[in-house]
Amino acid sequence: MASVRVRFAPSPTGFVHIGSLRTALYNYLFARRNNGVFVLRIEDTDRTRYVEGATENLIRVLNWAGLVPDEGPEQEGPYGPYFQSQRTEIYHRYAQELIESGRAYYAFDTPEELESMRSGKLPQSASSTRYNFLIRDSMCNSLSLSHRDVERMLADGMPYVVRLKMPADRIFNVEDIIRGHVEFDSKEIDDQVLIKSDGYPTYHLANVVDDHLMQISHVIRGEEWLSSVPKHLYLYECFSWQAPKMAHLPLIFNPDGTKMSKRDITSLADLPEGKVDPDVESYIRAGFERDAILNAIALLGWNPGDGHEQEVFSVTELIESFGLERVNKSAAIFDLQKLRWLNKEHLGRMDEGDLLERLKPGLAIKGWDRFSDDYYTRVIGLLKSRLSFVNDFFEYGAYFFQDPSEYEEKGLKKRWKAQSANLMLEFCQEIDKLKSFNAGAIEEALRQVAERHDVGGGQIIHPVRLAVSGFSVGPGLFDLLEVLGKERVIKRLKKAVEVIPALLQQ
RNA sequence: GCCCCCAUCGUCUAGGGGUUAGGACACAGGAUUUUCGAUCCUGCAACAGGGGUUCGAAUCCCCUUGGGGGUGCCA
Repeated sequence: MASVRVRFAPSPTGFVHIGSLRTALYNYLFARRNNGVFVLRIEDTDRTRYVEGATENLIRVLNWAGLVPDEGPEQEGPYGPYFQSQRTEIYHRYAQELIESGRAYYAFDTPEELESMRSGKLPQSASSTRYNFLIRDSMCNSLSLSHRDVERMLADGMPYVVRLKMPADRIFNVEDIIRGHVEFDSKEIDDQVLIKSDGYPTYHLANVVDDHLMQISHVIRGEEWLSSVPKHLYLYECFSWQAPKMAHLPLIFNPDGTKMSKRDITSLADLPEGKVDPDVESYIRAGFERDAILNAIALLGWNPGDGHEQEVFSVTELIESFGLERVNKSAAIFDLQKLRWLNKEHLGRMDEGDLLERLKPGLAIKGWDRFSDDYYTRVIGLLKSRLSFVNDFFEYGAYFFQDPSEYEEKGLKKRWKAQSANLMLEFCQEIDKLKSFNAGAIEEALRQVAERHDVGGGQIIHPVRLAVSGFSVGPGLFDLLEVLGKERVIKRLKKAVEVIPALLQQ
């Protein structure tokens, strides 16, 4: 089997689109699954849209996602440079070859003339509104002009582009891995510009030349490229090169079915109804886990199928089960709810030590960094299944690091009864006597007090939770108390008995 | 306009001639007499429409409708 080499070939526009990340992910997964090579190539041939820092940003996001290329701007590779803007001589060489063999030609038409042609205003252009076989002879190019005129115009430095001379009577057959057989009639295809007047190539020329030179075996990219495949196929043919296999991925949409587009918002909550943010970094900033994001987008258009109903995947598991054959044809809507759920699942499954590492910066900021790793681990054990986001830890678990400063009002009203204070005090006395302050012993003590007063356990459990944590919800009480430790529990219970009745008076 | 792609619960999807059309998110209800945002259980909910082909179509074919992409000296 020929070796697998795939590429992710984004143009640096300033931010990484969620759809681009998925394309990168699928390329990466495919490469890893097939012991192949994952190449990153920067398609920066549009100088008019150059965005400062966009490439650095792109690479940073890819690295964050763990989709680290085997070859690319940051990795040595035998097929560089990996910036198309640094490969212009190469493209010119191949464009020249096409011109010499009569498959491409110089064109001198001005933007204004092209616009007139497209709008059908040019007198001689009634036959077509696109630059193709019907009209090329009446335009200003090396096909319609005399050889001498062309030489002179070139010598005079007249701006020109190089266009591909698309044959009029061909059917191009595409065998797409995802879509199957697709046919295109060359009559529908115009004479694509290959080299722009600024000397840079268009995507079409550059991607064919580079994919060939870089020995790309499979082109995995978005569906928006499907209709330009015949142009690419024709170029491969002109050069007598073998075209790589192709797989065109379905698009990803907003919840309302519209295209995802960048807008200026400061948080995901500010998104207009039915919209979602296309910028990957927004999700990173919002606190989503890398694995959850990757898991979510992997599932947009792909599934393990056939009896496999797994939803939560690590990247390793994705690599093991990924295959292009199971990629869907139809576009998918990006679902924030599912992302949230996946984030929670990933957090819940995370190793406690790993979670602690994620938490450490936040703990430091909060000033809660003077506890032992063992203590943190126990707290994480109690809390991790309840976290939707890492940062929920600091809210849900605050009382493990500092005394509660207030008590949840609704909980107080519901749970704190007239006899609560007395029960608390008696419970204090009981646990004070305990030699081993563990969940089992604590529960036994509490049940005893409840029995003595002929009340249900809940009559003590709920007020204690409130007193000790300030919250009406949380982990199982006895585990919680054990982790907190006798001293702090008693201190907080006593304080609550003093403070709460007054609060309830108000 | 023209070309191309797509079409199963609200969403992501399984299923590719015979299924009570399965799962997941979301939503709703219940359980857990230790709460809940945790956990478990249950429920709600779909084959876009019309023609064929066939003993039998969600599945195959055609048309319509709807959605999307392309039609650039953008990628």
